[in-house]
Amino acid sequence: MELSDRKKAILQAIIEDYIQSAEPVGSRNIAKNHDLGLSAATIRNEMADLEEMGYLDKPHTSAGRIPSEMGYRFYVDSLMHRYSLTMEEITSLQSSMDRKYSQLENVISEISEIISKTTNYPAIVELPAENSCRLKSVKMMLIEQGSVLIVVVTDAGVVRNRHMKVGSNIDYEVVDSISEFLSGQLTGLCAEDFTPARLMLIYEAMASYGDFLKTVIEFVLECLGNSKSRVYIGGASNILNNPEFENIDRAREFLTFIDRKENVSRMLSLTESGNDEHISIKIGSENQAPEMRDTSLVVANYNVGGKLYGKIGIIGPKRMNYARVVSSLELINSQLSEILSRMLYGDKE
Amino acid sequence: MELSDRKKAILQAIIEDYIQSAEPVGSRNIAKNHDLGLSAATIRNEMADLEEMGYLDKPHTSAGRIPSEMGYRFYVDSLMHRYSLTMEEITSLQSSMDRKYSQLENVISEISEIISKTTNYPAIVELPAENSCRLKSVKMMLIEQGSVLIVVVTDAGVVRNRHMKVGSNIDYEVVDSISEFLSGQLTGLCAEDFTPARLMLIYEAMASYGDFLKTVIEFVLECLGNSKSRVYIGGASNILNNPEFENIDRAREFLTFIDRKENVSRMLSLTESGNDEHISIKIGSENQAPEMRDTSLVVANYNVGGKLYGKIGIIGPKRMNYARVVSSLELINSQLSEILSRMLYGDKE
DNA sequence: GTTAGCACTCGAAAAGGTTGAGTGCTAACA
DNA sequence: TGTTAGCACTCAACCTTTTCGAGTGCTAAC
Repeated sequence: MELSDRKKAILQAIIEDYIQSAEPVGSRNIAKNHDLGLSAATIRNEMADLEEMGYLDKPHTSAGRIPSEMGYRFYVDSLMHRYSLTMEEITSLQSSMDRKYSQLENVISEISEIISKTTNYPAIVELPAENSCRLKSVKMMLIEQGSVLIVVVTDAGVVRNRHMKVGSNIDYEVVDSISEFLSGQLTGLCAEDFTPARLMLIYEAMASYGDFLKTVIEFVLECLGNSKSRVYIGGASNILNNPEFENIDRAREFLTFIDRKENVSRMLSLTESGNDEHISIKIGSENQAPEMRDTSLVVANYNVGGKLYGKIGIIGPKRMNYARVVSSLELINSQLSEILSRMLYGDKE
Repeated sequence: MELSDRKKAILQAIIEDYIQSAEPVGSRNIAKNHDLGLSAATIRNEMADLEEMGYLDKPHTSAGRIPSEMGYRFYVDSLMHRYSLTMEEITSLQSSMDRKYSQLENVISEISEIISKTTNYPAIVELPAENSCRLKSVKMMLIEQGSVLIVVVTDAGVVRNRHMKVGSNIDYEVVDSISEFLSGQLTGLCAEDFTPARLMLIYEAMASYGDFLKTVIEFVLECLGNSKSRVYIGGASNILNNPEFENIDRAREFLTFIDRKENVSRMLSLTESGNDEHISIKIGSENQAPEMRDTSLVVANYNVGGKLYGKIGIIGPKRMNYARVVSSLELINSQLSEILSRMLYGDKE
C-alpha cells in the first residue's frame, strides 16, 4: 500500500525531528514546527496509521513516536534530500587530506581519523584487498653475507618482501642467477599456475639450491594468495556522544563488539561491493548483529586502478544525519582513491 | 619517617583488599580477614595514622579507606610480591603467540590483542622506531615499461619501497646501471653523510638522469630519517569492565583521551626506556594527564638486535593487580622479541 | 475529513525515609 | 602504655511515595 503525500510529509517531519532531538516526537510539536497546515489531532490520526503500517514505533503509551527500522529504510530510500557540503567544509576536508603520505598504514590511520573527525562517528577503513593476482616481478638481492631479501610485486601494485637466511656459500652471482632464473619461470603466473609438475621442473633445474627455491616459492604463493582484508577502526569513543549510549552496559556491549575486527569485517561483507559510486546503508538489525540494533552502518566502496578494492564507512546511531554522512563519505572517498593511486602506482597528480 | 612493620602489613592488607573489591576497606574487615592478631579498634588507630601520613584516603567520613597514590607507589616499590604465572597460563600464552607472522602490522595488532585478552585491560604496542640508520642496500628494479621500484634496506633490517614513474626511454639496462652506480655511492652512508658536495658529484656523474636520481635519493633520505614511532591501542573497551568507569562521562573522557594516539605517545615518552628488562609503572597523576587520574600505565621495553626499540604495555585502573600484569608483560615481551628478530632478520629459532 | 476538548497513561524527577557500614572517641583493661 | 570494647554519630545508597507534564486516544462538534 502506497503512502499518501501527507503521510510521507508527516513521516519525514517526525524522522527529521527525531534525528535532531533524540526524543520521541509528539503530534503537537509536528503541528507547531512544521508548516503542514494540519492540527495536532489530525497528525495524531495519521501517526496512528503510520504506526499500524509499521513505519513508527511507540516507546510507551504516553510518549511520542519514534521511527521504526522500516521508517528509516523508507526515509533513506525515498524521502531523504541530498545534503550539500558548504564550501568551507569541502575546502577544510580537502586541505586536511592534502599532505604527503609515505606508507599505506599511515594513510589508513590518517583517513580513519579524518572520517571520524568529520562525521563525529566511529570510522571504519578497510585496507585494500588484492584480487586475482598475477606475479609481475620477483627478485632476490643479497643484502649481506648470508642474508637475502626477496621482493615480490604483483599486478595489483603491491610489494612485499621477506628476509631469508642462506648458507655462506651463496654469493652475489649465485643469487643473481637464481633470481634471473626464477623471474623467468614465474613472472606472469597466478597462484593456480603453480602446479606440481611445473614446480618439479624448477626444482630439477636447480636441484642444488632446493631449500632456497622452496622458501622463495612459498613466499611468492603467500603474496599471490588472496590477502585477508584488514580493517581499521578509529574514533570509536565518538559513539559515546550519543544519548542512545548513555547506558554504560549498552556502551560496553557496543564497544566490545566493535573492538573485534572480525565482527566489523563480517558486517562489511554484508554491504554491496563493486560499484565505485554507490554508498550502502545498513540500518540496525540489517547488520545481523544484536549489538548493532540501534546503530547503522554507512559504507562507500573505493577502487584503485581496477585492482585494489576496499571500503570506508562509519557507524552511527540509527538516528543519524544520513544525508550529511553520505556527502562527506563521497568526498573523502574520491580523495582517498587519488591518494592511493598516486602512492601505489606513482601516478603524478 | 619509616613505617613500622605493623603499619606496612596493614597498608598491604588494605591495598590488596581494595584491589580485589574496589570498595573502601573498613577496619573490621581487615581484622576479620587478615590474621594480624589485632582488633578492629587498633587497626582503626593505625589507619588514622596512615591517613595522616598520606598513604590512605577517605572518600567521606563514614566510609572505609582507599589507598592514595602515595600508598600505591609505596606498594609497588616495597610491598608487592612477585606473581608467578601458573604453568597453564604460561603455555596458553606461548601457544597463542606461536604462529607464523608475515607482516609487521599483523604482529602488532595480534600482540595487542593478546595483551588485552591476557590482562583484560587496554593494551598499548609501540611500533619499533629505528635509531641511527645506515643504508645497507638500495636497489632499483624495472617492474614494467615506465615503472621502477626502489627498494631500500637499512641496517636496522627495515625494508621500504616505493614506485616511481620513469620515461619510456629507460630500459632494463639503464635501470641496472643506475642501480649499480647508486648502490656503490650510497651503501654504508647515514643521513648526515648526504652532503651537498657528495650529491653534486653524483648528479654530475649521471647528469642525464637527474630526476631519476633525485627521486631515489629523496626516498633513501626519508628511510634513513628517524621514523616516527607509531602506537597501536587494542581492547580499549576493556576499561569499561572496571567499576571506576561506571560513570559514562568518566568513560567517555578516558576513551576519547586514549583514542588520540599522540596522547598515548606522550605518556609512553615519560616512561623509562633503554633497559630491556625493566618494567616501569606510572600511577595516576604521574602520567601527567588529568584523564589518567585513576588509571596506571605499566610498560615494558623491548629491543631487537640492538637496533629496534619499542614498548608494550597496558592501562588499567590504579586499583589493578600490578604483580600479575608485570609477570604477563614480561613473558609476552620476551616472546615478542623473539618473533620480531625472527621476522626482521630471518633468524631461525 | 478536520479539529477542539478531555480523561487517562506513564516515565522522569523530586522529596522523604530507612538502612547499615564505617568512623572517632572515651573509658576500661593487661 | 598499648590494646580493646562500647557507643554515638555520619553519610552514601537504596527504596518508596509524590508530583509533574508531555503525549495519547476517543468523542462530539464543525
